[in-house]
Order: sequence, then structure tokens, then C-alpha cells
Amino acid sequence: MEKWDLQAVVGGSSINDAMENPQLSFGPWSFQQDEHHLTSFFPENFETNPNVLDLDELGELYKPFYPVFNPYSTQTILTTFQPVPRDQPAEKPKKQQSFPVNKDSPKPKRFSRKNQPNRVVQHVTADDLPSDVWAWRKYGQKPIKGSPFPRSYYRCSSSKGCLARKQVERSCWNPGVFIITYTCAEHCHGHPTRRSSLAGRTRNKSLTAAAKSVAGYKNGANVVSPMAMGIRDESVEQGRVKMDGRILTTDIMFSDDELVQRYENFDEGVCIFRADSGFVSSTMVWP
DNA sequence: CGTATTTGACCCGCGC
DNA sequence: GCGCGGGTCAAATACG
Repeated sequence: MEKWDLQAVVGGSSINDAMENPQLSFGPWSFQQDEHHLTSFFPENFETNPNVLDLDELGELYKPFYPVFNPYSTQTILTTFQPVPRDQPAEKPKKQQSFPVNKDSPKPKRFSRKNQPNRVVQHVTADDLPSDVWAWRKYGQKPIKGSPFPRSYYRCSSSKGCLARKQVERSCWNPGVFIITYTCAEHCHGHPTRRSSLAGRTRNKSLTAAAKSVAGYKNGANVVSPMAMGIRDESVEQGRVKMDGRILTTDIMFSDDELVQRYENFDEGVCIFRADSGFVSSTMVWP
């Protein structure tokens, strides 16, 4: 049986649309994990489901794929996790950094591209772009091959020694969607206060650099999600919320362990896959 | 003047 | 070994 590594990012659709395609439903689920990461997940009826070919073809195009966690949104918003590859090569001795090293403030370690620690990928719409509790400082921008849009690089400016980084780029498939990749996702400090998180992120009342790059960006620059504001409903905290008597997943960012735990617990219900306009989506539905 | 952003240069991992 | 491409640095610039 083929097992798909979770490395690529795909888009999503609404759960109601997906529910109309029950032939693409699978479950219950099995998954594999190494010591620290979820490495693959697959439906146990993968081999017996007569529609597996559909999924297989999608897998060829988009494999591997991610689950989608916001079935409510009219616009696709998905939260995903990008684990490290299953087969990690033994760590090579690193070359000496060529730039001068200050003993008091060592330069952040540069990680292998294939071995980025704690990498989290999040897709958001322009509306949600400023919804970030952390204060970020832009330190670079690069054109990306194959994409008409540049990628911007940000580091956490809340704390001097914090290694948290994020990259923001527009999806070349859907320019209305922004792909935010967090690396070193754990901050070495607590959430900044609302005041401090705003301090330094805005030069003025005008838009941040990231916001400026958004065509058609709304003037409501202070749109902040409840999560970003630190308001955590208990059901949201657990990653599930009830709607129409079903328990659905929500658009929350998960750590490695949390995501693994989600699939461990997902032994009932179905996971619905759907292909739509070049995207593959999945929605987990608890009974 | 202090802080954030811009942008060209540089570094380095990785594939060939 | 070499070149490509992605990530980071840091000087210059912008802005309040």
C-alpha cells in the first residue's frame, strides 16, 4: 500500500460541497509517525474503496496532500503542517559560517532546506493576513522561481534572541490566498501584549509592508481573529467545534504533537476528499 | 533620531 | 566541482 508523505500544500473547499461527494469519503484512518513527526496518513479502506483510483490520480498530481481545517469559510482558509521528511540523512558536519560570529549574540543556525525544524504552513486570505499576535520585522524579499510573486521574509521582533521566522508569499494558483510558512515556529518568549505586538509593526496608520503587497487589501488593517487576540473558546482550543450536530475541525495551527494526536483520535467519522479547480481538500468530520 | 523597510550582495545547500 | 536557487545580511533609505 502506498503511503503518502505530508509535504505539499493544497487548497480546500466548503464542507457542504464536499459532503455532496460521498464517494470520495474514506475512513477510519491509519497513520504513521516517526519519533517526532506525523509522516503519513491514509484511509484503512484505501485498497478496497472502488473510488481509490480517483484519489490515486489526485495523489499523482498533488501528492502528498494535507487536511483542510476550515469548512466554514466561503473563502478557502486552511491550516496545515509540514513535517520533516521521513528519511532524514545523518547530519553532516556544518561548515563554519563565513560571516563574523559575535560570541555575545550568535547568529541563528542555518538549517538544511529539507530539515527545517518545526515548519508550519498556513494559507490565509488577505483579510486574515494581519491577524498575527506576534510582531514581525521584514528582513528580506526574494523572487521565487515559478511564481510571479516574491516571497517576503520576516523574523520575530518581539524578543531579541527569538529565532521564530515566517515567510509570506502569494499563491500562484490563487492570488487571493497567501501562503505563510513559519519556521522555528516556537517563540522563546510569551505572547506580546496587544500594545507591544502593535508597537514596531506599524510605521504609521498606513499599511504594513505585507499588507501593501496585497492588491485590494482592505483598509481595516486591524482585523484580528479571536485566536490572535488570545480569546480561546474551549471547543476551539480542542480543535473542534459543533455545527449542525456534527463536530468539525477548525482553522487552528497545530504543533507536531497536536497534529499527531488529532489523527490518533480520529478513529471515527470520515475524512472527505475533494478535487476542485486544481486543489485537493479534505475535511474531517466526527460523528 | 530611532526604527522599519528596501534591496543588492553574499552565503550555502542541493542537484546534476 | 559547478551552478542554481533560496535564505540571510547589512547598508541605504523611508518614515514618524
